[in-house]
Amino acid sequence: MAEHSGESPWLALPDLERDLAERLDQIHAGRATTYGALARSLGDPIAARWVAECLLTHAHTPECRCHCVVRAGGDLGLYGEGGTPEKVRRLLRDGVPVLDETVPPECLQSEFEGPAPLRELQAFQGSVFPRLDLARPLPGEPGTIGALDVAYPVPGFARAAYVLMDAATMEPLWSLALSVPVQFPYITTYLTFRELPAHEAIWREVVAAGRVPDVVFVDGTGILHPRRAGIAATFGMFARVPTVGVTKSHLTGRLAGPLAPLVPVPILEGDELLGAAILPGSGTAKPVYVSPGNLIRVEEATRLVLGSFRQHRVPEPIYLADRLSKSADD
DNA sequence: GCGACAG
DNA sequence: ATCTTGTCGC
Repeated sequence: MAEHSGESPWLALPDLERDLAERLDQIHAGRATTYGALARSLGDPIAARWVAECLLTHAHTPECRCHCVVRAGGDLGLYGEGGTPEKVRRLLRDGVPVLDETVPPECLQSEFEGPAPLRELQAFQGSVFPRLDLARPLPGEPGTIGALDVAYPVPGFARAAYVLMDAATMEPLWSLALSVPVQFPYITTYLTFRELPAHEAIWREVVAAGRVPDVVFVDGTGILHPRRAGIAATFGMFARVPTVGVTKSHLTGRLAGPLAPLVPVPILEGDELLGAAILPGSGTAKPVYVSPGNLIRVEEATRLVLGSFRQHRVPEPIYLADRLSKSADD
């Protein structure tokens, strides 16, 4: 298969691990810092968990100073090879006091120099919503619905799956799966940057094959996002196709009322209508969360999802795309 | 101790 | 998302 090296990608992604490594080198002698301080320095304290996970599992040299990063308040937190005892040994060796498995708060450094990539990504997210069209009705009742999902069956690779469905019968018409290298970690509210490259790669194939649907369901949020820039919104902006975001768990906003099977409950933030929660007809206590991505109205997005449930907890197109993304076949 | 933040 | 033993319900 020919590759797409000539195409310019939708997004340019920062190298978070490199920027984090540069911060580690700035920790002063005899001092330590916190996962949150490093995350804040990279542009968003919400990335503290990623900082912790990254430093726990990364391949590090003997000179690496990741042992100088602890929890807020001074609790040591986890450490890779050698565990907590090794973390204590290294801290003491570097002149950082450790009392009762705690670093005194006055020894914690909070200022760092360098780029704040997550702040730039937030700025990009802020530019998405003004470019969406959420007032336009669909040109007609959709004849086909497509669904996109991504799984990670092989470490280091994102496997995207696309399923094209007949909207009236919910029968699959065509499908495709492909893998691309992972370029960005999972950080909540930044999912787009992890998964959009795989969506982009498979979408180019979908377009080339003439299998573009009338509406795309995306496993992720649309405008149901703190900056109104979930992956369904961002994908819909770039692909210029109507998109609906569908998730299995709650990200933001509050439900306007109680849940009942197949009765959409509006999700609001202030007085802004962002989407709906829907309990499937068959059983389950957990709803799915729906929001428009681009080129569709909240009401229409909700209605389409409502009509696409079959025997599963999630809408049938999402179920099939999820299954294909995790399957072994190519 | 509780709440919690898509995948 | 992935990992992962036992457990529960149809």
